[in-house]
Amino acid sequence: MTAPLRSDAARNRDRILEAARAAFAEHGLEIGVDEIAQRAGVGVGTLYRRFPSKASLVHAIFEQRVDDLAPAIEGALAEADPWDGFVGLVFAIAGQQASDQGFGQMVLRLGPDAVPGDVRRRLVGPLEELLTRAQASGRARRDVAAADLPGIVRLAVTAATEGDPRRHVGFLLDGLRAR
Amino acid sequence: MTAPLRSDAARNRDRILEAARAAFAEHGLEIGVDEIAQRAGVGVGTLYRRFPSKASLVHAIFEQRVDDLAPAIEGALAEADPWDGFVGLVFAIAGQQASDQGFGQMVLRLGPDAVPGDVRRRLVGPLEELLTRAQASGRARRDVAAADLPGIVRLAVTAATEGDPRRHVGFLLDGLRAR
Amino acid sequence: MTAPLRSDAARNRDRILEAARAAFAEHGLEIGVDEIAQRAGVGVGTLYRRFPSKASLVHAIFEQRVDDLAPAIEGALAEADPWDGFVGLVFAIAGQQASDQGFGQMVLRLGPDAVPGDVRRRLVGPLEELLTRAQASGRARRDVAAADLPGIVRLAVTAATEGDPRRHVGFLLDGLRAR
Amino acid sequence: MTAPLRSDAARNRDRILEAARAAFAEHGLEIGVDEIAQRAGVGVGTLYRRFPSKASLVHAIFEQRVDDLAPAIEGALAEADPWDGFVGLVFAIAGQQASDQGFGQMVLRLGPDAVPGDVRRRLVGPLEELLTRAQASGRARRDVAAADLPGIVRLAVTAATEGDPRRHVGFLLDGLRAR
DNA sequence: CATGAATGAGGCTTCATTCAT
DNA sequence: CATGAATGAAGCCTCATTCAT
Repeated sequence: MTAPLRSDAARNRDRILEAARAAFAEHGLEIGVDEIAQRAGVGVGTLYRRFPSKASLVHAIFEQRVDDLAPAIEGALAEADPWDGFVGLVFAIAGQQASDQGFGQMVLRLGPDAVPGDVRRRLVGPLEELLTRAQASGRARRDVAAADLPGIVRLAVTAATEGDPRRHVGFLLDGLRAR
Repeated sequence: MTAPLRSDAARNRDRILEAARAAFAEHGLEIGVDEIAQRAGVGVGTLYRRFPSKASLVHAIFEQRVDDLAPAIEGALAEADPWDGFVGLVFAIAGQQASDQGFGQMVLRLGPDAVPGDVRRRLVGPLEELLTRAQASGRARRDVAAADLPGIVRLAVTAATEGDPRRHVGFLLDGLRAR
Repeated sequence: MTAPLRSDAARNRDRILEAARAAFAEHGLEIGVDEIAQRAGVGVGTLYRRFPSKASLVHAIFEQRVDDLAPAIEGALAEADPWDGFVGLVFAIAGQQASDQGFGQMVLRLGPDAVPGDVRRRLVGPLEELLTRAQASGRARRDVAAADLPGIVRLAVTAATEGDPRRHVGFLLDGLRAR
Repeated sequence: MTAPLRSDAARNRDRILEAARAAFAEHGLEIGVDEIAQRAGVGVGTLYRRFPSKASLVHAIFEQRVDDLAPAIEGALAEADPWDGFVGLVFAIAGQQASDQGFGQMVLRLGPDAVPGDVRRRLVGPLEELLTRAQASGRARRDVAAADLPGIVRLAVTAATEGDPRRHVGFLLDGLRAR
């Protein structure tokens, strides 16, 4: 009636994303689409107009979560010591899980290949760079390959599920450190 | 107390367990009870006579899988070097997952406390002993506690999801090794 | 609070109620939810959207039936002689059962306390008033208490099951009349 | 191995009846056949050998319950005043319900005609005789017919469901008394 | 374009009854 | 003849997705 359509649509999209983020964080991916729509103050139809399936919504949230990591990524890349950067970034990724039930499920469910290449690159790319540099600097094991990184991310996220999230992630990272 | 099952009943019970094992392995825990019954060549009712709920069936399969580990457990305890035993056992546990989608889900789902104490003890108990001995022998880190073991098991199982199951488990174990 | 239903929704709701009323009337409360939905020309999901459980559907029908009695209630209260009003109302209540198997089951099942207070009051309240007045006017026994009314209603409904519904209800009412 | 077959069978039959009586009394007719068999210390198969359906078992229990009333029936018939006998017998019948959830359900479910004529006669016959005599003696209403008796029994049993079982039965009986 | 109503397959579980041991 | 295992239809309910308003 009053507002331009585009902005309306954008606002709805944001509200849905925000609601989904919160809902997934609280209840994990099992939460129903209806509840998300309701939290967003929007009909399911609207939700499905923006996201053609629940899976696509999950992907979107995942992207968003990865975006949230942008500062951590930049910080890590800027770190003087690449290994410190690597460690910091892995901890940051694991940290997401601590406050977000859904994130871990996504990482796990979105198996080795299910993640859209784009997102993967944004997250794994920097890790790869840091790893390579840390290997060059002698602090990271030489036999860890770029191909291992997605798996390591999944592990880190799982590790963050435990009582003290940092503890088990630490064990894993110690296993990647050069001796 | 548990009267021995009639031969036909026992056979069906085995077929159900076998079908469930296979079904969970292939499709994970989401697979429907009806499908399991069908694979077993049995009516749902029969399944429910032996296992009063889907959850109980899952538990039974889990126990079975743990039983399958018995030789590995014994072997590990018998190992001359406790650390080698520890490593071997963790690899064995992780190995289950490589061939069984459901196993990992169980381990993950049956959170820190949901596992029936009995089963937990059978699995975690030996690990605990090996760890303690390996710490005494100087090959395992001193700051890894018994309380970390369930989490480490979960990690190992998750790690086994990757392309080369042994690879990431190895990273983790390296992180637990004394320097 | 309860926003008015969309026209199509309202139509379906009515069809469900109508189908449920008929189904309960014919087959009693044992009839399945699926059959009701089918009779209503509606998917089960739709039914469950309006009535979150079978019990809630039963309650709704019950309320409806009580609503159907509204004219009889008013008529009874308006009667010059309160005893005549009382008798008329009890007959009217019993009359429901004559044409509706489910109604009696509801009254019976919804034991002394299971009926939502609201509905109970709408039905028993007027009876109570009439009884009190009829006792004052000397036509009703003094030793019948308000607390007896739910039981009397249940009796009347049961009585209406017989070949001639009015006949046995009449016997009961005669037992409540002052001598 | 040791005992003659016939007596074995008879003993089983009795145990089943006893178990069913108790089970129906405690839990009503909804209780499962399996539980009854178990309580009887007998397999379901055996139960079904003696009673070809759950309904037939219910009928048998019903007969038994009617048999239990034999003393009350005789006593009532022997009563000096036929009306007192009638009243006493109706109270006795209602009394069954007070201590037996299943009895009422049977009486109600075994509608006007579902009861095997034999049993009906044993219960209703005496009531009929007493009623006739009480009408002759002037204490019972003349317009109550023999055909009303099954319904009256059903009513009495329902009435016995209330808090004070005798109270509502009394109201009904008062309605049958001559003025 | 938003809404939320409608769909219906599929999920888990129960229980009277039949049948192999 | 007893046993209890097997059957499977039927019951209630959920939820991702589509479609009329």
